[in-house]
Amino acid sequence: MGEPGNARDGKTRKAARLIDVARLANVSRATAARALGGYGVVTQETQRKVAEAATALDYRVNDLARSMRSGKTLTIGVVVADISNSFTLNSIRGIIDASASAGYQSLVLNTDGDVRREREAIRVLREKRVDGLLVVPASRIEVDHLAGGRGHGAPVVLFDRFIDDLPLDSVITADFEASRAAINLFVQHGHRRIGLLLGTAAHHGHQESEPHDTVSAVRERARGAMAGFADANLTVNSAWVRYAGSVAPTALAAARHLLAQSPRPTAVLAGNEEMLLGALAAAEEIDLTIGQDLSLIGFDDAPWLAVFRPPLSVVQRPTYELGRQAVTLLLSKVEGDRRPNSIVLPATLVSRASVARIGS
Amino acid sequence: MGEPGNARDGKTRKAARLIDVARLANVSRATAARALGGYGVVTQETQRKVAEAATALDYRVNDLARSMRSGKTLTIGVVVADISNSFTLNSIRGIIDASASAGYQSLVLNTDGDVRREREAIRVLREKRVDGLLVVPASRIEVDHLAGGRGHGAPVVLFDRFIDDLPLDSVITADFEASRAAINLFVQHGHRRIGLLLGTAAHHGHQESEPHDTVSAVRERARGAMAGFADANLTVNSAWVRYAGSVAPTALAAARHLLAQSPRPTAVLAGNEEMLLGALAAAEEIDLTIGQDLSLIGFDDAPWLAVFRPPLSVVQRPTYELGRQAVTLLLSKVEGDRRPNSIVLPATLVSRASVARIGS
DNA sequence: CATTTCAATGAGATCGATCTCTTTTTCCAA
DNA sequence: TTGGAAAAAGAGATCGATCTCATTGAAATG
Repeated sequence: MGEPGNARDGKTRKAARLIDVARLANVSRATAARALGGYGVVTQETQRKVAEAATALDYRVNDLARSMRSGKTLTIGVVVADISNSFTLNSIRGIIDASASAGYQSLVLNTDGDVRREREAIRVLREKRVDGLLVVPASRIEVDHLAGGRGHGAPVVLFDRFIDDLPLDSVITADFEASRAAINLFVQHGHRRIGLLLGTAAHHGHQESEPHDTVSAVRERARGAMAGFADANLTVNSAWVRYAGSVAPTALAAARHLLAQSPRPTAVLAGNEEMLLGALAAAEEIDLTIGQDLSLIGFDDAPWLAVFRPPLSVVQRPTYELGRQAVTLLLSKVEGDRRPNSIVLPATLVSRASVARIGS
Repeated sequence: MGEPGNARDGKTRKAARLIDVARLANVSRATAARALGGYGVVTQETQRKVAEAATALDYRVNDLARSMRSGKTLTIGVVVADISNSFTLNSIRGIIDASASAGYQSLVLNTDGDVRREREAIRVLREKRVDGLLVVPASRIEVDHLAGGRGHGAPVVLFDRFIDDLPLDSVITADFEASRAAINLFVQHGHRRIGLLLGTAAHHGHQESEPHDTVSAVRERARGAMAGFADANLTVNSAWVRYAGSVAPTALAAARHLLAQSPRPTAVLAGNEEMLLGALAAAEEIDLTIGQDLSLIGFDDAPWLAVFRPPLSVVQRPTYELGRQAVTLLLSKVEGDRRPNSIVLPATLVSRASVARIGS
């Protein structure tokens, strides 16, 4: 007597379980499960009784128990490097919409580009027994945690980045081509001193040489730019190339450094939203007018670009669609497809007023 | 024989369970659990054996089973109305950091301000047996799903919005005061024709009267503005007040409408990031110069505001801190604290060049 | 040496839903 | 009225970790 927690009175007691519903409806657990789950055969009458009992008790299935029994969680894990930027946000919308319409939940975790947090995130998601993983890997070196390990077979699909020598499918955009096209545009407008502002992981510093552990997306953009330079027979001035951690102060510092060179580049390709903001801030500081003293191209459209003047040229990537396709691919893996299959979507260069024609 | 899935060979078989570790280490499940869980008493020797076995088998605990047994998931659910805006993003960072350091995971779901999606999100999270819920409610009318219902006692804390007559704790900012201060600033600069652009749920339309189901944050901002008008003995011109769904096209349409009035307001308070972008776009269309022809104040700082010219005045809210405090409050509820406790953090009006002084 | 006292470990129950395999019931035909 | 098939429902096992409550064994004490 006095034992707390028994479900006698209707007040704030323990949550009703299937067995409580079954008792109230005067049937067995199995029958109650059939009635609620909509499988097997049940009388209309039984169906009604069970449904009534469930309503009366405010029964909600315990997803933990169900997943444990079924071995499926109907959940995918999404591990992104930077949840703040427009690219990721739109991709996530695509991911969530696509997985929801396939009956899957998405759990999104953010790593800020930190491999340790990524490893931790993947561990947690695996412990939660997600059915599949979509990962924007923070490193191309430390990748051991991506391979599932014995029996932890939840398939992994890489998002926006690929890793050489690792047999994982990926869904990416054509960064090389996009970057090359951006450089070509600069060249067509007469630019010959072109700077590169490339955002890398969120370390706090910037440098001129490619960091040893540079993710594919950035590397491809760098290589695409180099190809663009080669197209125009330009030699690369390494003082005009800057790799910087993707946080506002670092981006700003790198941009300042770039614009303090002499001679100063007349055009800058910014590798992501942070770098673009850094370039704009640095240019403002030394009174350079965008689209006049300095030409700019960024990566990825963002809402604020609609009101920024002058309008900025950007590489537009199919973010939402990228997310959708990644989910489709991942779920095919979840359902057992073993064929390797990577997807590359094209990017579009949108030319706006931020690229000026300069004297011949 | 030939049965698939038995864990004999070391290849890609089933994931190791506790019992597999126990067998390999020649101990019972109970002992293995003690050794791995770090509770109870175990010999150094046993500890070593078990640890070795676990490593050898690449054992990972099954969180589903653990949570089921323990009744705790060490997870909180976060249901936000719009994951895209800077306010939410920063808040989420605060929420994630605070909950992580308390040993909790955060599951973030987005509703886009749609009550149906909110209801669904909360249902899913409750089925996943989260220990607590942080919700930015989309409606102040449809709130039945917020109350846990019999035994589904995961506590709920409201975030950024409160609901009258519902005994739920909330963590909000002083929107009334902030809004009033914004109007006061306009008035001090000589403005007497002041427009209001208030963002509501994501329906597609805009109107001059307050929608019946307006969330507290918006309502408080409206009332704060009214108080500001009263402070200056201004009567409200309802043609200068616009409630609009928080999606780009609607925001733009509402802003256009507002600026098409005759006489046209000389100053506009934009209730969120979308409305601010809408106002900027509409002003641009009819060649109004911000900080000259039109004064503007927005809500919440965003990264792009650092490079936008002229610098825009905004109400700055302590987003990250708001998230942290919400988690602290929620976790105290999770651990059984029953005392009602709501938190209001102050907002700061940051005055920048977008507010012009106009002739007396 | 017998007995007490811990330290260390093991056996088995438990969490809640589902699923396989009976068992019971129903209904129709011979 | 009885056999038999089909329909409906029930019993019990299962998923994997944890926790309570024995039980074992060894050291310590008289």
